[in-house]
Amino acid sequence: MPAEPIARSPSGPDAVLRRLSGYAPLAPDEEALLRRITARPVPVPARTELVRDGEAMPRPQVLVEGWACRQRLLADGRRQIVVVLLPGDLIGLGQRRRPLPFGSVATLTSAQVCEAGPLRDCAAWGDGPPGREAGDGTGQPGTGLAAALWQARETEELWLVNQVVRLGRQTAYERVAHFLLELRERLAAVGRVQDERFSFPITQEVLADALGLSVVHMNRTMQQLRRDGLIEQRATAITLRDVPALISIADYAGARRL
Amino acid sequence: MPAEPIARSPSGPDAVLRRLSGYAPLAPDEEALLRRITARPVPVPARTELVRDGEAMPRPQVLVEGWACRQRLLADGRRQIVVVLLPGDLIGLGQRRRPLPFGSVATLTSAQVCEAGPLRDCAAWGDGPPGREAGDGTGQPGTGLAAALWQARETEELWLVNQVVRLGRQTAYERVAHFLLELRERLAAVGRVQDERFSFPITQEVLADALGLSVVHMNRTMQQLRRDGLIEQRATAITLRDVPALISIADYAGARRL
DNA sequence: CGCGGTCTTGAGGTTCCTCAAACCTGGTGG
DNA sequence: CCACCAGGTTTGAGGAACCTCAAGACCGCG
Repeated sequence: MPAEPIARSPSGPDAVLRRLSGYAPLAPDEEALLRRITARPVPVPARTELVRDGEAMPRPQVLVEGWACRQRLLADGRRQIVVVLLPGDLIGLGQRRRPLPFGSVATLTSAQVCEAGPLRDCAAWGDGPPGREAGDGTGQPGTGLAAALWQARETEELWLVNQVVRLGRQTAYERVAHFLLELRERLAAVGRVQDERFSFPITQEVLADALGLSVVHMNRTMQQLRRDGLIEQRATAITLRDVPALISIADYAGARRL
Repeated sequence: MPAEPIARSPSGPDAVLRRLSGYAPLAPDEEALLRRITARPVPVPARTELVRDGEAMPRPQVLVEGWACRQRLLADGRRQIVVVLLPGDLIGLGQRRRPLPFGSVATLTSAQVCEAGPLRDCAAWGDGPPGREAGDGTGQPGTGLAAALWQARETEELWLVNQVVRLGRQTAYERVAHFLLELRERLAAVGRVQDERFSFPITQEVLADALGLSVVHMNRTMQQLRRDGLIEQRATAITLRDVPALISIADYAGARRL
């Protein structure tokens, strides 16, 4: 289930480029590097582990198609999905000298993945053609791939913060609304939202594990959202029928307002 | 309430040095830089906002004494503490070009804080005397302040993952156990745990907001832990009476095993 | 001594969970 | 073509965890 009919929305490799160039303008050779990296995506079936939990130096990879997640398993089998990964997202860019329980990374659907080794140095050091602009006092990477990767990392942290707030202080109903809005924003950044409608290829069980709920309650909550006319689900796609209402319910502060 | 009698445990500025040098060996001039930065700590009362929510380029700071937190407030007044900050922790090292709702940073107790502007460039670029060692294929910062700052950032992400798992899939009882173990590990890294006993200067309300519980339930959960002989609380200090049991209850995987 | 902040306790309600079964759908093999 | 199966969704019923409201107890401090 390669998630999308090839003809329609932007192709996988494109997602990576779109996402990173959304953070900072890329030089031509940087774009070329990304194209080279994403040239030959490797198909991966659903439920495949891409990074083992505790791996110290995971292989850097890029998800070009399909959905994945970072998750942690408890000893008794409970699972918490820490963050959902979408096309264009980076995997395993972190580097630790000691194995730390960051959780494993696994595909949720069939997916396509590329090795992205070259990005690691770049992310770690602010390499890249535009030259470092350190010492300008701002510490702000100006442009280029390094800046984009830095920004991508910041954004990932934002997703984690969002997840904490959802799980800690929101009801099931609010959590789902908030989560859907976040997905919408992230998918829009790679051109995969049209008319508030996007692909939604995960089961309610996965959703439950992401939002800290039981499958049963997840199901009932989705029904409620449908009955309230906020969302509409058909096959493996979802439509947000009333975004302003969702934003209000979820108290959602995306990348825009604050 | 400066949290600690000055005579006893390591002094504030020391905490910063301890923590960073725990990640990577520092060059003498790097140590000197840190000492210079932490030379004149500024006292800050409890409940002071150090970073406003959405601030794009927060001033880099270092917490040398007292506790603080990153938190996000919902429109109706609910509060979620995203992560608790302890002596030696860094604040506002992130840099974003756009305001993002990362949450505000506020002190939980009276505290002492230092400006740490110089660290920003260092964190962003891997500056620092030892010279960059990019291109060695590993992408692993070898030694020095840059490496330590990178590692500190990774560790912060680990705290976020822990928080997500606690809030998403653990019971109140388990959450508290897990949280206390994390505090113990972090405080031990700056030499502030003796005989499984450490300063614990926060109210149950704060604890509740950190662990996504109501104050009342928080209280009852603490009582249960006490009755079970797992912890012992006196004034503003806490003792973990049975660490192995706590680890088992919380399914805790710290920096060591896995 | 009184006061504000924190902790504690009780009672009743809500949200969410578990267990269990039915149903629906798409795919597979006879 | 249909029976069957696996995975996913839906429903019902009862229970556990957690919440809210409200009041009382404790404690350091002015």
